[in-house]
Amino acid sequence: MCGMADTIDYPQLALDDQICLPLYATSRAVTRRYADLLSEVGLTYPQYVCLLALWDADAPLAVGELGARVHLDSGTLTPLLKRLEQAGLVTRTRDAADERRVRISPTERGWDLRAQVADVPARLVAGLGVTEGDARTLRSLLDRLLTGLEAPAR
Amino acid sequence: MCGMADTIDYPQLALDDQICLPLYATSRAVTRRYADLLSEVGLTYPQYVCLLALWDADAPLAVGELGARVHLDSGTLTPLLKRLEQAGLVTRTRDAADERRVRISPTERGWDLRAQVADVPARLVAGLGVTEGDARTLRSLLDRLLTGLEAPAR
DNA sequence: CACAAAACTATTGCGTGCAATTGAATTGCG
DNA sequence: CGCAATTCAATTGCACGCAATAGTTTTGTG
Repeated sequence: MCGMADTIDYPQLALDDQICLPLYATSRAVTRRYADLLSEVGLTYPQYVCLLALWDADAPLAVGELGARVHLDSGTLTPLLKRLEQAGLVTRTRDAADERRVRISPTERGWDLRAQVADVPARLVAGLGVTEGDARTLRSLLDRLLTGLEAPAR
Repeated sequence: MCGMADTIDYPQLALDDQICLPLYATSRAVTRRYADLLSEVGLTYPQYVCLLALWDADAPLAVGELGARVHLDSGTLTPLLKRLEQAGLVTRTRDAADERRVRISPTERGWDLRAQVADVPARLVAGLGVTEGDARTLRSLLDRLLTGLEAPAR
């Protein structure tokens, strides 16, 4: 009636068949759960991820190097890092050897934070009923997807 | 040296061991890829997801019902739906039987759009090297995760 | 050395996400 | 019926994401 087609006519657009929606919803649900745990130390989830990368690095990372590790660009990172700087958790310093670069280093308080969030991953996973094997499977699928998605789009 | 602990001391915080990051990065990569395809018809990815839900529904959805399907709340949906209304793709009407509710219906142009995006899911998956089985596994894992995450946090 | 191309971070503008709050409409209970 | 509790959408405020652009600095080439 009225000429409008049923979903039957577009099975590929049925909401329940989309993979993108569970991926999108789950990712945001994880971020929300992290936000609960991280609010205790005043961090957002993207800020936490950046600190993980900085803690991991052997030397102070440039903005672009950090971005490659966390898959974010300078448009997102610059203001985020300024907020971390305001919070006294990192320093931003022009690289003397290459004045285009800005190197990010955790401050002493930034390093100290690591102990305070050490239990966050375990607390997040607790009660989710995800086994170690599930986690490996999921990681493997996501890594493959991500690689394909970040390759130049033909 | 300097008293700062190595990542070795916090293995659970090693960036490469986090599942949250691939999940987060992959979800955004999918959204970006959709954005490329949807820009042709002037839609953002969340707008597209909302239209999928509206197209799927048997009757005009209230904002809250739509939100339950796409996992978004009124704080996000109200402005998004106003933009879809401005674009002439949906109407927003107070429910006469319950004036608290606002019912969302695609306009004729909103229904027409369905044909224009019919090939989007296939174009997105093309070349990603993900099999039907992979997709099922991924969906199953994500659904379980999402259920656990949206359950009240103990 | 000169200078165009490339690399790199910062800025702008817009659209989410989401917690918290507000305000109106409805429900449920005495 | 009366009215407090609940439901619902809208608003506010803040932090992303990201495309596009701008502005420096460096690199590569003649």
